[in-house]
Amino acid sequence: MSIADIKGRPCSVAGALAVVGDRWSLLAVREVMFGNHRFSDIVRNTGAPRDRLAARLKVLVEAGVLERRQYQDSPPRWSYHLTASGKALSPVLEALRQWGDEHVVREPALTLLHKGHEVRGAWYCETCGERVRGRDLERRVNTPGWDLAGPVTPDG
Amino acid sequence: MSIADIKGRPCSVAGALAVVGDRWSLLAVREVMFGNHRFSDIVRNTGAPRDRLAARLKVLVEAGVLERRQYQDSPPRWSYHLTASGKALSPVLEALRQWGDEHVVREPALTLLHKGHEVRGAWYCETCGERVRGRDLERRVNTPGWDLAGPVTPDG
DNA sequence: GGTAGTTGGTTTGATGTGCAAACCTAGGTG
DNA sequence: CACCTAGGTTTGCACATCAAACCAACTACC
Repeated sequence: MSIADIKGRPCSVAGALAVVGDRWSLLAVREVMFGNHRFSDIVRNTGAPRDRLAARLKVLVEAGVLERRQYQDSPPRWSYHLTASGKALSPVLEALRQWGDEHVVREPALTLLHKGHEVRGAWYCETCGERVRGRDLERRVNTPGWDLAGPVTPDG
Repeated sequence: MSIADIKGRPCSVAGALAVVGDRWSLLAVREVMFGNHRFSDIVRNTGAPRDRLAARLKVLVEAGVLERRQYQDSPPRWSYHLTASGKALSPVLEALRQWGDEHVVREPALTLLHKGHEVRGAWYCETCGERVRGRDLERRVNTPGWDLAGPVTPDG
């Protein structure tokens, strides 16, 4: 995918959402991450309609998020596995899970344990080692013709 | 929103996606986070159709993610602002941006500066201070009738 | 050896959602 | 008086989504 295909502001968030920004993709990735690799399991655990899930899995395989492996010859059967790109979605799911726990659903349905204790993740800057807070952030727009406010008009 | 409204696995990720898991919501939140508070600005910068955006903004206001403020009396004009819940979506957007930069769009369209230097965020555990890695994580399902593999059948 | 079940989908037909473009309201501007 | 701005809503059409049925190629049971 090229940055030119993005409508509106050229932005990696929009690019990411073009791949996984629909109703079922991230839930499918969640299930594969949980170890459920087969079509019927993913259908049952996400609640997605079978045709929708089939279509989304195809897109995710084409986008390199999932990999389809044949695990049986006759009749042919396939299972779905995470690629490196799919595994890299883990922070996205974790951020969504944490936000959902705190702002949508009251009681957490899943507890994440990190080496035995409950994890509450925080975003840290690897360069300086400090916790990243909103007020310390500054955004620099690298695409010509745009700034934070929107498209720059030539006669601006 | 209650956990019972979720189809498929009861999970905060699904709850979060029920609120912001559509094509435009997160892009709208991104724009408000960038300081673009007005309807036309959000329309232009996201590329969303006006009616879709109007509908999504209404949902986001009802869900407590955005707040609608009147900034002018006649004619009445409103602007959109982040609530605490909306501000808490920042890690979700950051995770998506980083994944998009690394796995979808090659050249980052936006650079995030943290106190002057470029930030590459990493997820750390606040309890033990260590970086959270996938292999150190364990998941515990708290909802009765479900485990990682799916719904638990009574007959084992 | 016939019937039912499993698995990984595809097809079907009704319904819902998404889209671009036009329109509306209420005022301001030249 | 015509046009512009801002924040939407309406319209008409296309496409996506859904649940349920169907299908193909096996396997298991009786």
